[in-house]
Amino acid sequence: MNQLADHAESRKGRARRLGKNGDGAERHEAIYRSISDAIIEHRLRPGARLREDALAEVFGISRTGIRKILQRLALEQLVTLTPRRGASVTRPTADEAKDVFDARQMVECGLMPEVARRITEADLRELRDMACREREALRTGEQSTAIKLSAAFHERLARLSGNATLAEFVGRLCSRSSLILAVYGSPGHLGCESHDHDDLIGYLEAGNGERAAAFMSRHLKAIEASLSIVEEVDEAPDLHRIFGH
Amino acid sequence: MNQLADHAESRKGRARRLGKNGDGAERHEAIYRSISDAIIEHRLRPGARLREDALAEVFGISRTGIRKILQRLALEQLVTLTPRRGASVTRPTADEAKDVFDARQMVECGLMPEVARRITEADLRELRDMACREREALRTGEQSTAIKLSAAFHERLARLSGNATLAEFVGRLCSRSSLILAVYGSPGHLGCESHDHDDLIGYLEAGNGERAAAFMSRHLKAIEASLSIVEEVDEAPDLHRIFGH
DNA sequence: GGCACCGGTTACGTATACAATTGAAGCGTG
DNA sequence: CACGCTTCAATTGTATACGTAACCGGTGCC
Repeated sequence: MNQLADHAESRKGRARRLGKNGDGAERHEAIYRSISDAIIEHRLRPGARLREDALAEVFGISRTGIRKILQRLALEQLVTLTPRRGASVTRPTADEAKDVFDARQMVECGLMPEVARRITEADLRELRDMACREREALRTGEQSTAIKLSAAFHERLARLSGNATLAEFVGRLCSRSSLILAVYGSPGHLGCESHDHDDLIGYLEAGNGERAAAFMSRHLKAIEASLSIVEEVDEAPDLHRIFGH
Repeated sequence: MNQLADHAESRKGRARRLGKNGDGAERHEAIYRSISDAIIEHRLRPGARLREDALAEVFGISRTGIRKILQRLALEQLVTLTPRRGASVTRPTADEAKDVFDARQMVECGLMPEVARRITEADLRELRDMACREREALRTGEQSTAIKLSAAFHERLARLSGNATLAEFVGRLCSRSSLILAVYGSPGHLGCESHDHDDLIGYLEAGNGERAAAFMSRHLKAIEASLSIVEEVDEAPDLHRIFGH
């Protein structure tokens, strides 16, 4: 529950009198990113409760602002808002996991031809840089960083298609994928193989959208296949199944 | 601005003491639907301002609840939240319109094969009923109803794929499409041709997913082509361009 | 006569206070 | 000894109050 403690940085001092420096909106955005990152990087595990009071104190704003942020996270399905129980990090079901990966399959693969058509030298450089940093993070064992970079890579790729709506959608799917990995992923193995992204960049550089799409399809299938989807039965749910009824 | 008046129904009486009958959450949902419907049905036109006080009074809840709802609408891009200026119905740009229809092209067409595979007799009956009601609304000149039914038809179709994530995405795209039609649509002609949906149902009934997808593609292209996308220049933006700067 | 400055007013942003509901522990009873 | 009831604490839901920034008049000056 104190996994957010690293963000306290004694902000309570300035919290008392806020609003004179017009950083209101940016501050909210920063807090949103903090929580979002913490979830995506698995520093907040699925099921973790997010009490409004605690968050409000940690970030030095009142519950009003926190509620706004939690609501936004809920709409992106990163947190679950149970009516009188508060917020907690979403624990995706097996069905949701399948839906998310099916959706990624359709959208990300469908986007590759357009991306291959529009990609520039500068884009390629940036992608290579991201892939490189991701490999580095993997090598040095910085799991959190690697996870975030991987999601960022996929989103960046989608954004190169020029379609902001679909890019944003892919971004959300990637965030949710990170949650899915947290629940169903085998420990140690975290989704994207280290060299996969580099290979993908190669196809895009060659302008071969079809090959890129096919590779992306295999890539996503591989991630999904690496999941061990075993819906753990929580609280004696078999009573109904066991006794006829 | 009083386009919401039909929903007042003198609720102020019970507003004073709320919370004893536990309709809090459902009430919020109802208000959300009211506003959402009003936008989708073009009873609230793009650009219309949505003042928090006014909405709060009309629906008999405090601004707190209204803000929550407006925020949700903003995340679905039905309303635009300008920092110190309040909320207004989103006026989609030409670029957004293109993005939305490209996204629909990819997702809705891509979903057709799976829908054709899973569709049941009951589903077909329901779809036919919806298409019928839509035709009827068109015939009797009830534009608002027709628009909403058309969007509902497309979303329902997507939901038959079994992928909740993609279905929800399609739903949002349809809502935004409705906004786009409000801005760029030619008056009188409102998107889907009256018999198109019936034809589509025919292909699905035959289990021909490929044909259905091809037809959906033409259908969406036809809608997009019917738009008159002329980005009106709003506030003297050409001064810089006109005088060599 | 037009432009710029400037108060008043309106409406949003934030915090805080209160009400209501849920969860769990404690107690009593069958 | 176990089950159910009651009470209490914790936490969210809602409303309201206050501060502050943005619009819109008027007024004075150039």
